[in-house]
Amino acid sequence: MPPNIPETNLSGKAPDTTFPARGHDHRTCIADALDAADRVCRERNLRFTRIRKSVLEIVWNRHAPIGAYDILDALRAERRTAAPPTVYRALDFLVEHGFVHKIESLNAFVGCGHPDDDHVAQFLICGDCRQVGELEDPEIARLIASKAAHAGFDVSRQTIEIEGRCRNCAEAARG
Amino acid sequence: MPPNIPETNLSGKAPDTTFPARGHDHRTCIADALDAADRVCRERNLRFTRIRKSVLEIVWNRHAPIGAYDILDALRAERRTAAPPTVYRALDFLVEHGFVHKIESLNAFVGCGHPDDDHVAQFLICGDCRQVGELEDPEIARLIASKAAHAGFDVSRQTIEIEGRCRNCAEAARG
DNA sequence: TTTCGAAATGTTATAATATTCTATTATATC
DNA sequence: GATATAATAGAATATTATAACATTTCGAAA
Repeated sequence: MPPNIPETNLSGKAPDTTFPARGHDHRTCIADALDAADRVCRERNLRFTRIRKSVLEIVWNRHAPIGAYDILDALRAERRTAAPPTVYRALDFLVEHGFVHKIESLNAFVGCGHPDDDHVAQFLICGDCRQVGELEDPEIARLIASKAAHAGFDVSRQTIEIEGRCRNCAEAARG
Repeated sequence: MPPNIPETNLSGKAPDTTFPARGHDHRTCIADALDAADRVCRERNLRFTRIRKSVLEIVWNRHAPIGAYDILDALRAERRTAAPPTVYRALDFLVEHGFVHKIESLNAFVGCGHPDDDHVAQFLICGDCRQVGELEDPEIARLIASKAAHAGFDVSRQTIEIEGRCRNCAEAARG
């Protein structure tokens, strides 16, 4: 079941792109993500096949972490014979090339809005609305790399997942 | 299969407790961990039952991330009827009270050396020796909390897992 | 344009991780 | 000792992920 996305932005604060803005045009953001993936694949000579495109679309359509087997269910609407490997292979591709991130603490997947720039992401996972924001803060990545280096550790990948409550939900809770 | 722990410390550098020192006395560190858990449980009026103690001992005995079903296999040596819920219930207890951490990116568990102090841990996961070091750096935790707050996000839990290569393995690789 | 090799997909089965549910037993307190 | 609570037993099942091998598709080289 997709999360309930509120229709209007009542906060009056500066726009915050970490979480999808309230009332953002969801169809547009899906289309943008698919276009971006299509463009990046052309640039890098990657094959953006029908299955991969469908899986990416399903992930974006949920607009929150989605499990592989929920993706499978959705995929079967258009490809009746799809099986777990169908989905996992597509996800392998999408994750490898940065179109999708895996949220390890949820065993689930979310679309990435900036597949073109090479970034280290930090994920904000709201326990209320189950949506995920992407922080992408280089200071955090640098501090971690530096602290790790001080312990003699050479970093190849960072998994940063932060659970809590997003602004929208905090405001909703206060009434 | 437990990782191979080198016998001697050849580095000549200041001792680094992030990863277990080469040649550290493994039996002592298991005993220390069990003693610490026992003490903390007394202090907090928690029941450190036979199963919980056995599971904690198995986790420490591996001295690297161990999966729930590997724990189950080991546990069955002394408790033939143990089943998955036996292990998961013990792990729930041990994780809840900080005696064990779950490494989300590995779906595996490691012992915590400092169950008494309330800390936010960062894990250094060596891809070569598969051992895990615990960083426990408050600066990292603070920076993340502060950046999250700036995005209107209220943090309740941080999962920080850093993959790479530990000093010991880097030195071994250089020959 | 044919052919060939690599990449992608199909298909079946199974491995690995984790939870639900109901019943029973142990423990601490009164 | 009665009793409420926490812990454990046990069976079944849910969820997540991969292995292994066959077939098809695609693009580049001949």
